[in-house]
This record gives sequence, structure tokens and C-alpha cells, in this order.
Amino acid sequence: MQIDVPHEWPAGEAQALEIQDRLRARADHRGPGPREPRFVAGLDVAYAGDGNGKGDRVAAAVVVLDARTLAPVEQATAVAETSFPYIPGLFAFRELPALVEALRKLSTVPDLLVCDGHGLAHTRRFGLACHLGVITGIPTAGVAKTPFTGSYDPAALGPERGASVPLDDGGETVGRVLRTQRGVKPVYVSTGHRIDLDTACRHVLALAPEYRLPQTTRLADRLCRDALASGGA
DNA sequence: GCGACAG
DNA sequence: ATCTTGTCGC
Repeated sequence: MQIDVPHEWPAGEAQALEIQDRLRARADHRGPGPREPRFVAGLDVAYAGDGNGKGDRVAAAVVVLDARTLAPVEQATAVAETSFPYIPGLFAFRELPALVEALRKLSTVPDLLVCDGHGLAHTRRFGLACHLGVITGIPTAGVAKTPFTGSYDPAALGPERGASVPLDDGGETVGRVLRTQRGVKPVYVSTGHRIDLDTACRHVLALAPEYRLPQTTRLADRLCRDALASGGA
């Protein structure tokens, strides 16, 4: 698929912060987003070394699934070297290049991108999901395995699948803590771009009928690890 | 100042 | 993220 790549790339932390503050205004968190998406894609990245510095070997993967059957219809991978160290809040600058390259190899244009990380639930309200959404123009949702910023009431979160409580930060709701499987740790859902929180959660739940994580994330995770083990050794 | 901190 | 054995439970 076609993606307009920004010719500018942050040389350091200060420039990265400027880019986030500038692009933040372009993110749409009102949706309504795709009601009945046909193709939903999952993305993930695997690291070779410690995964904390720059110059680390990484492999990105994107897997497109049929939203109805959750069967994979197309997939692509890309290996690269990180140009940024891991800094909470600037995490997107580590994975974006490889992810975009993988997306470019796709012939199918997904109706929704499910990212491995937060979207609005970010200290500056511009996590990976927002960034990837703004760059591609495709609706995106963020699904993280652990919280980053914000807080919620654990006691208010029921044990049943589908239970959820708002994730608040600085007086505003930035996401939702969602239980995808009964009695299992919840996931943290937040909007990325061109989608609303309700719709994002509805799709995440539909993508996780059997396991804690969405099938999109599970398959992308497996694919990028395999890609790193073979193509990036 | 100190601790926390998506992947 | 990644490094790693065994182990508790369905």
C-alpha cells in the first residue's frame, strides 16, 4: 500500500517531542471508525539484542485477517536497525520505520490497524497507535499489555469477559481497561486515529474470542519473531 | 529530589 | 522488548 513517508526524522529526543506535539492535532479520536471492517491488521516488532539502545536489529510484521473469520489473508515483514534508544513516551520512533516498511509491502489496505502499544493513553496523548494512524491515514487502535500513564479502579473491574473500566489521566478518559477473557488480566485499549473508544473496544473484544490478546497481535507477534530468527540473524 | 516508565 | 526452569492448574 501507498504511504507518504515524512522526509524528516528526529535526530534526537528534542526533535521527537516536537514532532509528537505537531502531529497530535491531526489525530481524530471521535471516529466513528469502521463499523463492519472486512480486513483488520495486527502489527508487532521483535528485537534482537537487549532492545534498549540504538542500532538494534528489529523485525516488524503485519498480518491482515478477515475480520469475520479471523483467518489470515495476507502478511508482510521487514527488518531494520533502530535509530532511537528506548525512551518511554518516544517508543514509536523505534518501531515506526520497520512497521511502515512492512505495511508498504501489503497489497491489501486494512480497514483497521491494531497496534501493540498505546494510542491516546500516552503522556502527551500521542502514542504509537496515533502516530501510525496519522501517517497512514488508516483507522488505528492501541492495545497494550501493561498500563503506561493514567489510573483506574481495579475493584470496579468485573471478572467476566467484556468487563471494563475507564482509564483516567489528568482528569480525562484516555482509554479503557478491558477484560477480554474471564479471570484473566485485562488489556489497555485506547484510540489511535479515526475511531472512537467504544468502537475500538468492540473490535478488540471480537478479535479475542479465545485468548487474552487479539488474534491480530498474536499472529503478528509470532511472525516477527520468526522473521527475526531467520531473516535477521 | 525520587521513583515510574508502552515495547 | 529479551534473558530463562520449573511449576501450578485446567
